[in-house]
Amino acid sequence: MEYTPRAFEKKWNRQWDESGLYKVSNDSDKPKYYVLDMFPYPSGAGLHVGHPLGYIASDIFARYKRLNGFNVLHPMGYDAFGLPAEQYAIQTGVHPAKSTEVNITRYRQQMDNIGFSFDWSREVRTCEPEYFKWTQWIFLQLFEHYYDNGLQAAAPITDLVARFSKTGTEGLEAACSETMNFSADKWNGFTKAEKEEVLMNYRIAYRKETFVNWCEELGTVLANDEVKDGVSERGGYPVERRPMLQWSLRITAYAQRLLDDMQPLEWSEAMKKMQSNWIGRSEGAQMFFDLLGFEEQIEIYTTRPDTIFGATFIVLAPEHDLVEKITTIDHKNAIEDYIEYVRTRSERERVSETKEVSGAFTGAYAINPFNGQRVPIWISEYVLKDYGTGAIMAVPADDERDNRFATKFDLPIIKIIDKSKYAWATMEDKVGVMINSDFLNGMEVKDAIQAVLEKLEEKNIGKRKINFKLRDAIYSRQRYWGEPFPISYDTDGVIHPISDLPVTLPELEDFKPASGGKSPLARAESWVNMDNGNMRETDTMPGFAGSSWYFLRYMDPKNSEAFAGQDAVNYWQDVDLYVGGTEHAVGHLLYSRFWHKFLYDKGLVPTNEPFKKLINQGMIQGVIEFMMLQKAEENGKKKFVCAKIAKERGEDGFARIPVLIDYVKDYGLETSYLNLESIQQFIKWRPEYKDAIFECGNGIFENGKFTSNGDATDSNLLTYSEVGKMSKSKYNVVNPDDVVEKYGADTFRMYEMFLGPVEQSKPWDTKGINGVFNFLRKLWGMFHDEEKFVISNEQPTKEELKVLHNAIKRVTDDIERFSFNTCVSHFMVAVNDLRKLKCNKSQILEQLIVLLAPFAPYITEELWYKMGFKDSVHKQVYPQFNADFLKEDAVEYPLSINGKRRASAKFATDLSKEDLEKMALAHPELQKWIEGKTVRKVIVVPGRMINVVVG
RNA sequence: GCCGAUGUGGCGGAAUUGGUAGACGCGCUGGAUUCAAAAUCCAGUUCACGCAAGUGAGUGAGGGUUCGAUUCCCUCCGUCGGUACCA
Repeated sequence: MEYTPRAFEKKWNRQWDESGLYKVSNDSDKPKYYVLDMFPYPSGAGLHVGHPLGYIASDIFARYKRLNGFNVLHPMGYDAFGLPAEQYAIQTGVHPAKSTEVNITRYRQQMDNIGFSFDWSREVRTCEPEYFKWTQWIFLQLFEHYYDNGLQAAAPITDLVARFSKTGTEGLEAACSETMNFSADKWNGFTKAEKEEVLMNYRIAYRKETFVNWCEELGTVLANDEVKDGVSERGGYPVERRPMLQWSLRITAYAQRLLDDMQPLEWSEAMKKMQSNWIGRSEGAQMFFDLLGFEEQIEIYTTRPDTIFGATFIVLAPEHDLVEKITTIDHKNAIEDYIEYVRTRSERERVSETKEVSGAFTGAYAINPFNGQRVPIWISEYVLKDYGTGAIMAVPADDERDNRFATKFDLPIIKIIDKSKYAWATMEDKVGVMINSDFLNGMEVKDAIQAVLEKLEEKNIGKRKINFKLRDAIYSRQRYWGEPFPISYDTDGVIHPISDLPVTLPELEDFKPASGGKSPLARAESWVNMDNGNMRETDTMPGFAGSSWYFLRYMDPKNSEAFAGQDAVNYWQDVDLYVGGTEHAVGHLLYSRFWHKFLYDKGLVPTNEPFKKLINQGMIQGVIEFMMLQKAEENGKKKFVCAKIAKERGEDGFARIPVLIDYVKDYGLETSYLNLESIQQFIKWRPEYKDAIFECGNGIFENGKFTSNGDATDSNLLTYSEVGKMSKSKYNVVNPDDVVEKYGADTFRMYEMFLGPVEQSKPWDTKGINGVFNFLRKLWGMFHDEEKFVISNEQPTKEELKVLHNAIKRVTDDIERFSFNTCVSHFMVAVNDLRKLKCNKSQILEQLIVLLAPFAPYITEELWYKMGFKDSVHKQVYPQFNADFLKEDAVEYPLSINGKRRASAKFATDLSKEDLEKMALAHPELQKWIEGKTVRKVIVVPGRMINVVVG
C-alpha cells in the first residue's frame, strides 16, 4: 500500500482540533514545562520555509516532554503591531487592523499545515485591546515607580514623595536622570508642576527632552537597536540625531542586575556576550576639573585615572551644556562653525570616517586637580554626549584617539608609562611602570589606578564610578499602529495617567504622519481632546512594548482582572525553553528581562528571570540566482551573457538581474544554468526581454531560435548564484505549503531537522528531501503488504529488540541535547535495520511509533490507529530504554600499531586486559607489523580499542 | 580593531568524556527489474597509485602535548554573526 500522506494529514488536523488534543490546563498534578517560540510579526509575505525551523524544533521538544509526563505549555501568538502594516495602510488605505487580520489568517493556515502542537485557545495578539490593556497597565506601573538603589528594587513613587516631604533628597539613593539636591522645606514649597518635574527625574517610565534617532522617511523615532550603521533597520533610511520630548524607560537602573543575573542562564556564550557588550559595564572614576574664570566644574569620566599626569587637554562633546558658556569671543565663530558641521554630519558619516579627527578650541582652560596645570578645552565629535559625562581628559600618550587629536592640533604629549618591560603591549594595554607622574612614579599601572582612586576620594575631587554603555530605552513612536499611551496632559502641561484601560486607537482615514514630527494620532482631534479638557498623548508605544511580556499572558490569556492571575503565574513560573533567532539578542531579550525584573520587584511574578534556557535557531537563507545583462545594448537589443563569459570579460560591464529560481537548473551551484526551455520561460515571465539576445556557452539564442557556434544543438546559459535572504524581490521564496503539498508535513518537518544542527544557518535546498520521504515510505511499508495493513504478534527476537533499544537510547540522548538532525538519522538506521530483519512485529513497532511521534505526528497517529488503538499516539508514554538488550557477548576491537588501525578482531566482552593483550599480539594481521620490531607497550582499553606500540 | 562562532568527501552533515574519521542522507557509478522510462531493489563510492591484494596521504595551514588528536595547547589563514571614536 502506498504512502500518501496528504490523504490523512488533513483528517488528523481536524480530529485533533475537535478533540482539543493540545489544550493544556493550569490545573495538573504533572510537573510543568513551558516551551516558547518567539512569536512572529504577521507580514504580508507569509511564512517562508525558514520560519518554521525553530517552531519544528520546539514542537518536537514539547511533544517529547508531554510523552514524558509533563504538563506542557506550548503556545503561539502574534506580534501584531508594527510598521509594515502601517506603511501598507499609507500606500493603500487599508486599515492596519484589517491587513493584520488577513495576514494572521494566512499565518495560521500555514502553521496548521505543519502539525504544530500549539494550544491555540491561548493565542495572543498584541494589537487587541484585551491584550494591550495590560501593556498599558504595566506602563502605568513603570510610571508610578522609581528605582531604589539601596533596596536594589523598584519602589512606589508615593514612597519617594513621602520621603521628599520629610527629608528632601538627604541620603537618597535612587536612579535618576540627573542628581538633585533639595531639602524637605524646599520640596514642600514647590508648585504641583514643579513637583511633577522633579518626580519625572526619578520615574522608571519618564518623559524628557532627549537626543533621539529621528528617521524622516519613516516619520518616527527609533531605538538604538533599531538603527544599524546609521540607517534604519527596517527600510534602510537615513537617521539623524535630534532633541525631542520623548517617553523613555529607565532600563539603566537595572543594568547591573541584567548583567549579573545572566550568569546561571542556559544561554549560548555568544548570546550572553552580546548582551553584556550592549550593557557595557566599565569601572573607572568620575573627576572634577575646575574651570579657569568660571564657577562651574567640568565632570569627566575615565577608566584610566592613573594617566592623570599625562592629561594635556580636555575634550567636550559638541553638544555639551558648558560649551556655549565657556567659549571665548575670539573662538566663538570657529566653535559655532564646528557645531554646525557636526550637525550636518549623519551618524553614518561619523561612524565610517573613524581615522579622520576634527575639533575646535573653545579658548577656555581647566585646571588639572592633581598638578594645578592649565589645560586647554576643545570640542570634538569623537566625544559622545550620551556616554559617561560627555567630557574626557585627553591623554595623548596613552590613548590612540587622543593621540591622533593631539598630533593633528599640535597639542603636548607627555609620556607617562614606561612599557619597555612589556614589548607585546599596545598603547591601550593596562601595563607598565609610571613615569613623569609625581607620587605615582615607579608604580605598576594596576597599583597606580588604586592609588589615584584613593587620593581622589581623600582630596574630594572625584570618586570611583561604574559606567554603562546601556542607554535608557526611548519609548515614544510617532506612529498610528501601536499601543496608545494611557496618558493625558492638562492645560498646564501636567501629566495625568488614565486609569480607565484600555485606551484604544481612534479610527483614522489617513495614516500619514502629522506635521512637525507628530504621530498620525494628532489628527484625530475628537480623540485627542478629552471631555475634561485634557489632551491625550498622541505618540504610541514601540514594537518591543507588547513583546516584552507576552510570555506571561499565555499563562492566563483570558484574564480580565490582571495581566495574568497569580495562580497561573505561580504554576507556570517561567519559560523553560525559549527558541528564537539571534536578531533579538539585544532588543527583545533585554527589554523582556527588564520588564520581568520590574514585575518581580513588585511581587507579581515569582522568578527573577523569564527565560531559563535559550536556543537560537539559525536562519534558512535562500539562493539568489542572477542573469548577467550586458550594460551596453547590442544593435539596439538587450543582451544576456553566460555568467562564465561575463566573468572573462570583466563583470563591470554587466548588471545582475535576479531570476525566479524555479527556472534555474541545479540552483545554488557554480554550474547553475538556464537551458533553452527555461530561457523561454524567462521571456514569458519578463516580456520586456522578449527581443533580447542570449549568449550561451555554445551559441546564441535569439527570437526563439538557437544558433550553434559549433556542433551543439543545445546550450546552457550559466547564472550567477549567491546566498542571501529569502525575499519577494529576489524571487527566491520557497513556501512551506508547496513542500507540504508535495511530500506531506511529516517529511517537511523531518527534512528541516535533517538539514543540520538547528543553531546553524544554511541555504534552503530541496535536493535531499527525497531521502527523508523515502524513509517515511519505508516505515509505512513495514506495516503494509501490497494492498493491506499487516503486522505480526510474534515475540520479537533479541536482534530486533537490540535495534529498537539502540534507537531509543540514541534518539533520547540527542533530543535532550537538541541534536535533532542526528535523531532523524537514528530513525533511518533503525528502519533500515528492521527491514533487513523483515520485522513487522507489533511489540517492536508500537514503541518505535511512539518514539517517532514527536517528529512525525501524522504518520505515527495514522499507524497507531491502524494498529487498533483507540487513543491518540500523542497521549502515550515514552518508550523505556532497557540496557540489557544492548549487551553483547563479543566486541569488535580495532587493532592499531602506533595509533594507526591495521586490523580488527572480535573478542569476548568479559576478557581481562591481559588476555586481550595476548590475543591481540597473537593476531596474524598484527604479527605482520610487529615482525622484526620490538613491542614497547600495549595499550588496552576494554570495550574500546587495542594499540600496540612498536619501534 | 574587539567579541563570539565556524572550517571534515562532489554536497548537507556525523564522530557526547582524546580511542576504528566520514554515521545518515543527497549525488554519482555499476547491476537487477522493465519492451522502454520512471519508481524500486542490490552493490560500490575520502583521495592518490594499483587489475587486485595492498600501500601511502587525509578533518583550513604550521607547530606542540600524547601510545593515540576532528577533539587539548600555541601561532597563522579563511568564512559567518555581533559590535565599534565607549573615554
